[in-house]
Amino acid sequence: MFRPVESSVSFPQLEQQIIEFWRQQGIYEKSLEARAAAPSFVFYEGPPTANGLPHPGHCLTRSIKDLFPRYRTMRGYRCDRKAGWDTHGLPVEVEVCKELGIHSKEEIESYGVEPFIQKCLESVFRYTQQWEQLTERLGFWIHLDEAYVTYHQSYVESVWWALKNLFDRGLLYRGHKIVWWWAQGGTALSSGEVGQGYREVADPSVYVRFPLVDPPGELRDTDLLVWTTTPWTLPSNQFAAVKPDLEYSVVRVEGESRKLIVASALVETIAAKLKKEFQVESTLTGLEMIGWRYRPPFDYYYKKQGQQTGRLRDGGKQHIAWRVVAAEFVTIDSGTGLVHQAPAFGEVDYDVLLAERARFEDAEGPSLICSVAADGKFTAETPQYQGRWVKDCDREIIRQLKSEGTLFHQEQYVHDYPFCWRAEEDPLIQYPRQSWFIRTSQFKDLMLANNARINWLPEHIREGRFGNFLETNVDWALSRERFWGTPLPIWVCEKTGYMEAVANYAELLAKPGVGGTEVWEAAKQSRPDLAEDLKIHKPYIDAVTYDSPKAAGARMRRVGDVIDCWFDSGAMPFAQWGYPHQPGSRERFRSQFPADFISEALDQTRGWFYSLLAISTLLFSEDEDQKQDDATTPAVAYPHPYRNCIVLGLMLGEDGQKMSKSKRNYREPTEIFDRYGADALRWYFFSNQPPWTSIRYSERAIKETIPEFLLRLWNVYSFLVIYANIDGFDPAAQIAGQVGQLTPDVLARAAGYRPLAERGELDRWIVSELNRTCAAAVKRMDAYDNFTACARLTEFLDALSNWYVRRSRDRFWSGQASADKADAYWTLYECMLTTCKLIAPFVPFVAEAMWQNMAVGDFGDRAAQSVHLCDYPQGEPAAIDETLSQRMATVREIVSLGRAARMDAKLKVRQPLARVEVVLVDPTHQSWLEDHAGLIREELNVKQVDFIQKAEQYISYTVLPDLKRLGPRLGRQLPAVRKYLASADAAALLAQMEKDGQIVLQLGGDRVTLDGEDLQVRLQAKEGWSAAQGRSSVVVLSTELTDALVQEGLARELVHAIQNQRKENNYEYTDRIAVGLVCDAPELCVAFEAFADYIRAETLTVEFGFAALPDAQAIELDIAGQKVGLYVCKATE
RNA sequence: GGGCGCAUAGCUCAGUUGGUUAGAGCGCGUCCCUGAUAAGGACGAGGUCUGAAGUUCGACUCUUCAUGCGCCCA
Repeated sequence: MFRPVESSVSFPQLEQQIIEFWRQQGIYEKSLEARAAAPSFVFYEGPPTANGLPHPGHCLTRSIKDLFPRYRTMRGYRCDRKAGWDTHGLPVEVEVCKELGIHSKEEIESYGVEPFIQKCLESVFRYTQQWEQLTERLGFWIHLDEAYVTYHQSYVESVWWALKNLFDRGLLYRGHKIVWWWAQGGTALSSGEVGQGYREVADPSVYVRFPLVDPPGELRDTDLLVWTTTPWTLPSNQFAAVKPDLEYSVVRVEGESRKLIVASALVETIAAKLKKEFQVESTLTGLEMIGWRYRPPFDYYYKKQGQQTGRLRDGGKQHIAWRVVAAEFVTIDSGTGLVHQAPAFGEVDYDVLLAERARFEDAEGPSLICSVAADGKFTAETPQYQGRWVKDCDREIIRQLKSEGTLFHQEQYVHDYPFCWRAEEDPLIQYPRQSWFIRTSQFKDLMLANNARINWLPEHIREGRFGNFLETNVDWALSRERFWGTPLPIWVCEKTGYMEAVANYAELLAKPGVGGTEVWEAAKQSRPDLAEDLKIHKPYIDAVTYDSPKAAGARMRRVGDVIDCWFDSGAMPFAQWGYPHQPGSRERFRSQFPADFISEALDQTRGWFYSLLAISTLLFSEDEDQKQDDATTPAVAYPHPYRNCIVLGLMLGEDGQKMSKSKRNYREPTEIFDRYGADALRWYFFSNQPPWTSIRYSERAIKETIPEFLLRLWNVYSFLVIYANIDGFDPAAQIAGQVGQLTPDVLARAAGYRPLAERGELDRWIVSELNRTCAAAVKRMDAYDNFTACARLTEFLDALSNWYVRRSRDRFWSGQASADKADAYWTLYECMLTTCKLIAPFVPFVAEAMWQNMAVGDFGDRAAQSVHLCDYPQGEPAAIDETLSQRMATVREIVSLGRAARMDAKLKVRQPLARVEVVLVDPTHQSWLEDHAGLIREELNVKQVDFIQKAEQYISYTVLPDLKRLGPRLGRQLPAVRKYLASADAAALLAQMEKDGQIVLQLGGDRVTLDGEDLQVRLQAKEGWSAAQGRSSVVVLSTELTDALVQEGLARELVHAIQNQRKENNYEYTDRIAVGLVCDAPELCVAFEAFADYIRAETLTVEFGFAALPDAQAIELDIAGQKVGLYVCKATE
């Protein structure tokens, strides 16, 4: 016996019970144990940060991350799923600062680095509980209690190991990085923060003369005209940039003695600004100007270095600075076409400096000029402005330019400029900071080669967004001047500058003369609850110093920086195991590398997807030049560290806008779970669109999932259970011993179970559909295509519910036990058991609930304890009957066409009709269809079905060319053939084809021979018949009605009315009733009289008469336009 | 400003190497069923496939440009 199924199911409630069951029985663990010896399917969890609440986008990611491991587990792989948490980084610090009400680094330092990072640690796990609840509620099976955590000492040491490897190979170096700098706060801002702070402001806009030095004769007394909106950067000028292929003009300005050079395209614009006449004397290209020297507006540096030259790599010498250089970024959108370059205060300017420096021999080229200190104030190198905030000096600088005659023009310029989002009055400046870099650009080709082997879904990521990003790879700016992160493990000799990297804490402690650990020990003593892991964090680690091997008495001190937290997460393939320092980590790493599958959203392309690939390529590359292949850095064939990557689309809110808490344009996941359940959400994610399309989160669509799929499935399940219990269909009583996964061969052991071949066609058909669906699901899911797999599952459910069950109803209702009835039960039972397994990875809760009742509920512990411990059904080729599938599809189409014809003729299905005629395009299945006419008769309520072919009275033929065949063969002739066939007598052509097997067309000068395969015949219903045409057939309705048919139709109308009344009166199904009719129309009376037996039988009427019943209310009916009074009450006996 | 992607029914979305009639669900309309029943089902209306040009015998599909939207980077 099965447990009765509640008529109105609450999926959320059901899911809670299943979660409890999984937890208590350790089903996830059992699913892993069952695959202990199986080949592994490697999954990497991209670690989320738990310092914010999870939102619907995380649900999508976690659903996809659950789906494929579940699926692969059922397919026979062992898929360990280790959770992870990303814990470091600026976002964490920002959260803590908010909480403390402080902003700047200075404030953090005065608050105390020690309590600050302790706060960070607390903050990191603020929402862990919510994340863990969501993970479990969503049915995401992953080992949360074994999660890797990026701040843990073991994890940090793995990162250190990797960094030491890079350092020792010369791939870690120190350089400058131009950052958006909040000078007052002493902090660099991330691009996201900068983006938040743009405001429209008016800045001074100055046009400055750079007089040429030693120009060619005709350009004596000529100045470059340069434009800038940051006058304070002019003292740090190093170059003037032009675009080589741009045309420039030498112009003479009315009333001035010196000439100017500006971009030709801007001459008029600038002239208009000054309301002066400009006269063009000559033109030249940017290319010609390259190398020309000029005198900068301030001589703080020029005075010392102006004449300095350096040796070039190509030979020869050149002045190191104050020259015209080429730059592609120069535009004529604004300014003069000549761009002032202050490399210290502009990222592109800095690139120009690097490019220039690269042309010189080492240490011969230009160094960075920076007249501003980190606090945003001028240094002693610009004594005139020393100690003053740069922006405050703009006015004075302009005045000085004016007095020296180098200011050409000045105005206000309104543009967007970034301000600090935390201190709105503080404008940001671009500023150079010393930074550590990884030489990733040296590995560009290897990264591209690695990338080329990765299976990206969607595919365009490989060549597109990700490929392009790799193509333009620049060295990874690794270090951060922050507090809460993995400390950069490099110690520097305070005297000589000698540096070395340290791979772990033990190695550090073994250094000669090590000291400073007492800082941590003291902290630990005063707060014994401090996590041990903190000891390798700032500030404790900074206190640890040791003797320099290079200078007696000097100490090695750690550089102050921490690293980019993307390096942390990108190191997870090995760091999650504490590789290589933890015992056993080498084996774990080797067995779990590379990953078969990872998935995150599109925004991770340059984040995690990149950091994983870059670190892995740098460490584990097998290219000859880079090969290391030692004990800890094995050379591994591409791709690594991931083979398949689903790049999820971004999720938008209900209104198509970015999801935002304040806009409230989405429903919280927890509410979705409570209202509709996790399966509804999951099915919505999996079945609604391919995962990489950007998806608009829609509560309505999630809700609709329930009736569309879950409830429909539930109804079939409930149908089976109801009738199985009524009829005493009890599989457990018929099968002895262990039954395990209840596969078909186990079911076959049942006494009442007949082999498929002996069962009826409908049974064979649905089993064929079931196995086809299994095969398709496996094929699609192996290709990571959950969307199409879901479509196939939905299709099967439709066939099962709307055709198999509907067509089999009376088999389940029939009173006596029979072999056919048993077939119906076994068939539906098998379908439902297999469906449970098919849907288990997608909607694990519903699948489990049904399995628990249909399998475990009946068999107890003789059956597999959970559907998730079963193998995924692959589909049995022997059970698939393609012909039968096609035939049944044709029947379903004919029925559908018949209904369309009925609607068209306004003949409702209640009205029986004499016959339909079905004209088939293709007679292949005709005799089979004839044998199944009964099915069509019932569905269409007709007395007879005829299949015919020659039916010119109802239809006309159209002969069409098979374009796919003929297109490549005929090419240009095709339109003529089409035209000919369209106008030809199709019947005659077909007759000829039948006779000769081919048709020869004379088209102009060409002869074209067509055989039967080249033509397709289409049928068209002729006007005047109630007919409907489909692809395979035309269905013609005989609309002629005999008296008997009309009477039967009327009787069915009455039955319909009586049944409605039964329901209205809340009678039990078995209640017998009395019916009285008051009816004036003789034709109705005759009809009811004639079909009285039918009416009695259908409605369980025991007393039937033509008179009002005293105990019943009169119901007025309208049947065929006539009034009928209907009285219904329970029968007296 | 650069890169990538998207644009199909009122709404949310499919559309498999270019092929004759572009599909689904919801909503809407008409109807059916009433022993899965506070369910279920059928049928129908609704589309210049964003616009323009090109390639091709043939374009929703390929190319280019334009427009709008999104993301990433500047």
